[in-house]
Amino acid sequence: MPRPPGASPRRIPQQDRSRRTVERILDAATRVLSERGYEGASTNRIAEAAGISNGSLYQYFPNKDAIVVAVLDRFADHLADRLGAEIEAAMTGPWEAGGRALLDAQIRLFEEHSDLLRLIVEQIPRLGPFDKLDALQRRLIDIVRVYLLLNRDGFREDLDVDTTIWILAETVGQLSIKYVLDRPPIPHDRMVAELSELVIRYIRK
Amino acid sequence: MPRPPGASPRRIPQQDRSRRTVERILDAATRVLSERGYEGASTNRIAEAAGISNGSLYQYFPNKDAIVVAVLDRFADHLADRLGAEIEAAMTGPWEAGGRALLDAQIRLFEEHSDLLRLIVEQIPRLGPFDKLDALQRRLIDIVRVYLLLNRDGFREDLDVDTTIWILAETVGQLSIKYVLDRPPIPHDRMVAELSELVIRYIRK
DNA sequence: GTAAAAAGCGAATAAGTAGTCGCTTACAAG
DNA sequence: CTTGTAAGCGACTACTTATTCGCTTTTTAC
Repeated sequence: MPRPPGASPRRIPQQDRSRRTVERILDAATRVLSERGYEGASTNRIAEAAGISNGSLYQYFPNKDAIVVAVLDRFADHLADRLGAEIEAAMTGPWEAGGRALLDAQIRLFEEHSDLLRLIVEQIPRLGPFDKLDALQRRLIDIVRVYLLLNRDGFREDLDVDTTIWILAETVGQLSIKYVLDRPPIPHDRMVAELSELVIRYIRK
Repeated sequence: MPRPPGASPRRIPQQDRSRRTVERILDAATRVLSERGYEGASTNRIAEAAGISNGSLYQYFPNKDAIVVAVLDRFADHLADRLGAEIEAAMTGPWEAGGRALLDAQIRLFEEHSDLLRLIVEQIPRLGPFDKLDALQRRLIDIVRVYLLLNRDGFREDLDVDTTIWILAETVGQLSIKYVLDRPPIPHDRMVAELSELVIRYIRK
């Protein structure tokens, strides 16, 4: 009895009590999803973890997927906030240092939230495109694109911008994720250094 | 009512008829898993697709996961066969060409079986380590390791072999997978060329 | 042909699932 | 205090799932 993905919204919380309930639902859902994955996170289990009745879930969320999406949205906002600050900082100094700092910050963030990261990596395909995370990635990519276009003559001549961007973005993204989820015996700082080396060597003349 | 993962084996097929039944189960399971993913592939659906009764599934497989594992094992064997031939060929010529040919073959193989690849990427975590694929990856990695150790003086001095191996393996592996699953607008040959460039630049002086 | 073994069947079981609904409790305004 | 509304409850529904088991059919060996 699943419902259509974009199902009708429910009641909007108006009192303080209910706003706290929604918070508790999201906290509990985050916890249960992190610990037991999508399938293991039944609505009953989420309700129990939140200390409320299963029926109360459905007053604010039309279905299970809406809860998951809300959890991930909140997580994406958190990432955007934290990386946003880093982006500001990175724009002021020399680009190599800025890029490295950004990379460092991203991996550190991923390390802090590896359980949710795993959830996203595994469950994104079934939830469709994840707007907020995509937007964040586009934001980062656009910075790189501008930089590439402005400094084109410092780089390889045969460099097609879109292809290069894709390779760069996925190299950094995928390797960061793999690093955090698989925990190979490479220290954090070393990983940042190697990843920087990898991408810098790829684009320079 | 799931069962412990390493559940007791069932009857071993002895007649031709039953051996064909097992084949049909695996074929059907491959099809259903590719089309509907792990969750969508119920045992009843697999049985129906195989044209047999659900009860008959359980004569050769102790539970659903055993079927999935058997499908993936068979797939890993297929990959190992095909890549094995390429590895032989790659060992005879110059290494750059060999490496590129291997990469080309791997991406082509992935493209042929992108549905199963997606299944593996998404479901491997819940099925535990995937011995046969891991073995194949180790085989490829060992070749690279030997090459790296033999030609150490042709490469960066600060290169730690294990770290480099990890970066190389995951770069090639993850980007190939992402390329096949996301289908960015980059032609196959271009992708092979860029990926080669990326890794060659990373290790050379 | 006959009997034993192998293979196959499918209704039934037991446990879960997402989601609902009539009811009760808590709150806020007059 | 009363009354309308927001919030919360939890047993219940409709359904799906993996797995079982007593039975029938097919094959093999003699």
